[in-house]
Amino acid sequence: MTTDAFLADCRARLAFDLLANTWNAVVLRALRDGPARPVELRERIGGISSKVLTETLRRLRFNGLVDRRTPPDRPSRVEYRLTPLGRTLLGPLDAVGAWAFEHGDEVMAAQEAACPRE
Amino acid sequence: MTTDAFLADCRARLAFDLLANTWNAVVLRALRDGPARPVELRERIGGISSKVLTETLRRLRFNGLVDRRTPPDRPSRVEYRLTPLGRTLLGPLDAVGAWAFEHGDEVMAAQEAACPRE
DNA sequence: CGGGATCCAGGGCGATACTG
DNA sequence: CAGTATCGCCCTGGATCCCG
Repeated sequence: MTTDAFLADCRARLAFDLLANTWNAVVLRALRDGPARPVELRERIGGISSKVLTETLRRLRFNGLVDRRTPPDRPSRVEYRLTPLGRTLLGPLDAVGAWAFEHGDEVMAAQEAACPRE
Repeated sequence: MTTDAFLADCRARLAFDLLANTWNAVVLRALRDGPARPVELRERIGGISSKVLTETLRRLRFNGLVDRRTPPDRPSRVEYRLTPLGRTLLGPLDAVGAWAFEHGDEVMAAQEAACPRE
């Protein structure tokens, strides 16, 4: 493996920076089942404000992971969808999600052990 | 798959939050080859200050991913190493890194297309 | 409904300097 | 060498208001 993983200027950092925003991964996964309008995304996700969702989608678009479309006949309607590139990121994201599903309680246990409940 | 991936309060968020810090993933991968002292880590990583490295290691310890040891005979010497739990995260991290290695140029191309060089 | 404009709070990151 | 203490910047996240 020639990934040279941990160097600060390594290309792997590019992806880690992508995941360095709270909502990026969440929104990406919320788009996995197909295009969605912002209001749908907010329903699916829960707990994300309109403004933050917009910002997140903007970032994802900027990185070529998400595409924004408005039907020609319904200019007021807006849809976001994963680009082919964005779809390729779902695999690694699933790997991370699966890890959390499997080891999440261990992390939480470590946290509680670190700060004992008074 | 019952991951319920994108919900805001899903367990997957736990891992995404772990990766939501700039240096967490980098430091974890820097520890993959075995225990290391802070000065070694800084050499391996490059571009990280002593303070930020300390903070990052503190976070990783708090989440049970990293262990800190000082040899009984050399109290001044400090070593950090991955815990078994932390080691299990290397796999998903590699998946992300491999993705960057494969698609990094596409992301960069999208970025440049978004903000045309003057 | 989409999303821009503000204002604000919190925290990560960085540089520097200082203590064992 | 390890770690802490400051100080400051800037960005994200969050709430609110407003416009097309």
